Amino acid sequence: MEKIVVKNYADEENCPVRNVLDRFGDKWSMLVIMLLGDMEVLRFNELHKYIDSISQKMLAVTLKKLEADNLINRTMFPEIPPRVEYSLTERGKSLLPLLLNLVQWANKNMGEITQSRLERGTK
Amino acid sequence: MEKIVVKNYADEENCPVRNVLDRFGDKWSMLVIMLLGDMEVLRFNELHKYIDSISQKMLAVTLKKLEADNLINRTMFPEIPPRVEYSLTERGKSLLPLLLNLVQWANKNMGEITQSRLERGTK
DNA sequence: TCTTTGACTTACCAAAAGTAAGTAAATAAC
DNA sequence: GTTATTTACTTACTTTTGGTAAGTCAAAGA
Repeated sequence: MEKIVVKNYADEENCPVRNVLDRFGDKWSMLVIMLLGDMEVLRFNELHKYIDSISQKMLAVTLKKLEADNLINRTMFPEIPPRVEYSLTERGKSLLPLLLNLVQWANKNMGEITQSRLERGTK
Repeated sequence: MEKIVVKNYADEENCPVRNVLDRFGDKWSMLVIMLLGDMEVLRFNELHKYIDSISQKMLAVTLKKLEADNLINRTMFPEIPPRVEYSLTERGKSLLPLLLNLVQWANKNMGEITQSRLERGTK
């Protein structure tokens, strides 16, 4: 395994890590991407049901950001009441395998991490 | 590539994704882990210099959380003024390759994403 | 005696996120 | 013909989270 050095942490403008984490490194973005990866197409309220603890407001801004980054498609049907469908773009799909690695890591390690938290403190 | 379905998004307690994202899915944790992956050992103020836009307060709480999850080691030397060194644990190191995949993805895609943001709006 | 040093805390303030109610427009129910 | 319903959001207001700047502790050096 080669060593990859990421030099410019301090440079907020140009560090790709910072730039990307500023978008995904929030409470909801990755979850939405993974959910759309599973379900392929979901409407606003369906997303809201799956991630019940997100507020409508935050779901709306999360979807807007992901759309602005062209990670998800937003398809609006001219009906009343309105219908809007969300799905991953190719770019969004290209992120999926990396996120699924994180899911596997989480599944494998969550037990021990929970253990550590209990032993070492600080909820 | 096999399809991995993550069923329990709605179940905040038991979904490993939610549990893990609740910890890393913040502005700073992943950055700290990657930085320690690069530099191996860093003191508090060194971390602060690399990630200059983090506040001391947030750096402190981020480090505490990561330590509670046993992702980083905190070694305190009984000197005055105090010296404290941080490094990745084995568990922390096991996360590194996954995060480095994200870095590579970020490097590959940041240009086009920035482009999308300009075209489609919403800074 | 006063300053410096490093790893933090603390008090106070600003920004982000949650809550709950509201909006729009057409169809369905009464 | 008035009212309720449906969906994808906004908006106003409150709470929580994070940022800022100053403070703490203890010893060594000027």
